[in-house]
Amino acid sequence: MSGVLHVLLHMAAFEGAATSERLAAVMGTNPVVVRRLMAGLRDLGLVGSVKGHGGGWKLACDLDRVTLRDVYVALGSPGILAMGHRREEPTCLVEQAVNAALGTAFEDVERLLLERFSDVTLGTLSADFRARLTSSDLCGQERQPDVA
Amino acid sequence: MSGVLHVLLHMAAFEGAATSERLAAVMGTNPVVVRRLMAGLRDLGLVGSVKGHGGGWKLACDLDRVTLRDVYVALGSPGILAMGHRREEPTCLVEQAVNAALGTAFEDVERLLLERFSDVTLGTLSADFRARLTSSDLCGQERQPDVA
DNA sequence: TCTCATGCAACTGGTTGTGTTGCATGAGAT
DNA sequence: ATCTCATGCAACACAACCAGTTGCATGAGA
Repeated sequence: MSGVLHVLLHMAAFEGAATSERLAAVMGTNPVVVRRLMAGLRDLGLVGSVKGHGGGWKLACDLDRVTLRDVYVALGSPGILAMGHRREEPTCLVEQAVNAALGTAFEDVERLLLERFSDVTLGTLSADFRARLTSSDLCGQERQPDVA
Repeated sequence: MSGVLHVLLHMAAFEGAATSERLAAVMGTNPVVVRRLMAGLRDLGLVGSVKGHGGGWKLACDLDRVTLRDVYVALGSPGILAMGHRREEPTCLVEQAVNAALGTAFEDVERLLLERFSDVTLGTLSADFRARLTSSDLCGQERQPDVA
């Protein structure tokens, strides 16, 4: 999730298409790893890919219309919580009691997180990034090489 | 977490000390795995162990005074969420923006979960289990062998 | 002293995520 | 046409992690 947002925002900062190699350099990882990630995002309609000379990855969505929730759901609504039930439908009555108690708490938590995610768009994050960029400039710090 | 609660409630249902072997049978796992788990709980004061003949594990806490939150904190407040920050203190401004947005959401979620956990004691769960047990009896279903 | 049970260390096996290499494919530039 | 660049895809290497397993030492009671 964090990685996905990172890539998307970097792409937003780029002009034109970004190659896997370039994104890999930004993310501090390998071009193939980037392709694996981006292939999933492409299937979800968030980005598009162009092969050949001058090709690469481009955003295929409106930053202001995509919320973090959309991204999360697009990712297949992966389990939010690090903990889960030991068994999903246990015959053990103890387990059932535990699952019932934890289950309601987990649902509440999931609902809250989705709610928070719905409030933030990629555009919001991008704006926040740009704000940090100018603020960084004002402080006289050198600009990050990966956002040029 | 789920496993810990499971063990503790089963111990509450037992009379006297429970051996690792017995608990392992209940949990469908290995005695050594149980010991590894229980050793942690013992260091936290939740259970006690007695070696030798007739020994085993016994609860060392009052079920009604221990909340799920206590258990969770005793477990070292492990990360609740399956997702985290790509990097904790990134120099990359994009990453900072992402972390800021996700961070506040994560904090809210963590706060809510702890709140929910504070509302439930082990005694609550144990009572729920007993209710399910009698309800199960009324339905004429056979009693679980692992809670006898 | 015999038995039972924890305590502990070491090894195994499966899973997962990451990185890496190699090659095929498609699209533009020359 | 062909050369170059970039994605697409498969396969393998690698470390981390967890669960399971084995073996033996230790302590406590019968």
